[in-house]
Amino acid sequence: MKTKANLDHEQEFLAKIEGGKTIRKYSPKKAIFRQGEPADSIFYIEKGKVKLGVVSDRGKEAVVAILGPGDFLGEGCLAGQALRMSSATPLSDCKVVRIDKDATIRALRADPSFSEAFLSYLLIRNIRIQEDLVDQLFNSSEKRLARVLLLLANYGKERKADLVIAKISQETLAEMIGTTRSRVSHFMNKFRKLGFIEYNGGVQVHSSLLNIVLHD
Amino acid sequence: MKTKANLDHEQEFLAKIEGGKTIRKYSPKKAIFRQGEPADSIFYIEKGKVKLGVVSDRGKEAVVAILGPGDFLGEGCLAGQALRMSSATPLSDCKVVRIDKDATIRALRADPSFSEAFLSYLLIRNIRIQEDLVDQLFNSSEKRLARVLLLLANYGKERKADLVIAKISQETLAEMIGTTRSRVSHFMNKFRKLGFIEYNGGVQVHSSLLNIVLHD
DNA sequence: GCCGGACTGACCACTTTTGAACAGTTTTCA
DNA sequence: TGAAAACTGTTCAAAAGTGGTCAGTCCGGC
Repeated sequence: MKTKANLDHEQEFLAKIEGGKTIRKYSPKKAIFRQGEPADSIFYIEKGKVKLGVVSDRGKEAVVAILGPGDFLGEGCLAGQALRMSSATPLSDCKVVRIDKDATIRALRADPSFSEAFLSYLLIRNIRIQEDLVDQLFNSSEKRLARVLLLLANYGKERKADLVIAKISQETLAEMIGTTRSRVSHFMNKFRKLGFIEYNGGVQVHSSLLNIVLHD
Repeated sequence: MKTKANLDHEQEFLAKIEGGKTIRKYSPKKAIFRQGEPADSIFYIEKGKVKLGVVSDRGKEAVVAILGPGDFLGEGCLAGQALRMSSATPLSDCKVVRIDKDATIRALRADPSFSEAFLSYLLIRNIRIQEDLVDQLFNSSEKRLARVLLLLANYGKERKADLVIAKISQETLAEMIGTTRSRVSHFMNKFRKLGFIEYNGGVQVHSSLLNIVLHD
């Protein structure tokens, strides 16, 4: 449950952190960090969307998450990971705060309300990843595609019927749900024919797409 | 990195918690909690292995994790989840500590070293689930099976060449990697013929099984 | 010792998914 | 603006996975 108030709250903690903190801007494609690089800092997203991806040894890519304002990146290093496990690539213009690992640890100790908020963030993220895993274990690629489209459209947060998704390639969608691009293309057209989504500029998702996720 | 020292450490925190704490023992199959029940407590495993499973609306089951001593169960409620998202079923005789949600929150606030340890636990768990997700996105069921076998055998912790896995049915394995039992049966026999595993009592995993995970 | 239940190995018809191709379209940017 | 690059829609044979069945085996309890 990430409310506006919540967000302001977190940024307030950021303000308290002194030293080891820099504000950075990125344009799409300019990696924030790359898989395999040394990991000695975390990032907090203030603006924009970021894709977290992993490349397998055989060149295949998987998208682990799409993160936005209020989310953290690279927390793994706090658990002792010396190297980045994934690459973080902006999907739009981004403003992020980079915080040194040491500064983060200090802040977590010094500011109980920060550590509480961070802990709550981790719990929520945990739940989300676990849902993704369950989705992957249960559902066909068609349903998984329907699900990510709904999630990307923020279904559930805003109750507005139809929502437009920021530009995202079929390739990326395929990497998110673990299938091939031709498959995504196929289902996108099926959804379009059934009137569940529309293309005009971006992708417009109708709430009727839920039918795919819910029913067999 | 869960060392023995680390474990003792956490139990020390447990001792500090007063009120809202009960010690419980479970035998296999007697659920610790079930999906859909109200969630108002967390559990800490002192002894035994626990299977965390989710049932889909159409009766299919997926195993999200196998947890052991030092792990927590049901933390989701701390993030505001009112109901259990999964069922926790012991795989062996278990000794767990049940801690009320409120008592946990109090302890997290009162004892900085507890909150630090819990945070670090969450980070590690996060990483593990994410790895599971990536595995699922990348690999064929054959590789996924090889991977869970190695993980169940604690490969990486102990450097011993061959390790025996506690009894686990092919059904459960199938639920863990999201495939069918007949598929698991097929690969288990393939692995056996290739000398990567052996049956004697339990399953004995040779480190050579890594070949399956690594190479194509 | 023998029964019943749970687990396993094997099989197979059927479905889904892959991977690679290719032509058409849109975007990018020099 | 025009050429290159990136993206999309489609196709198709081959590969992987499904879901079901069936006979055999292991094991604990009566």
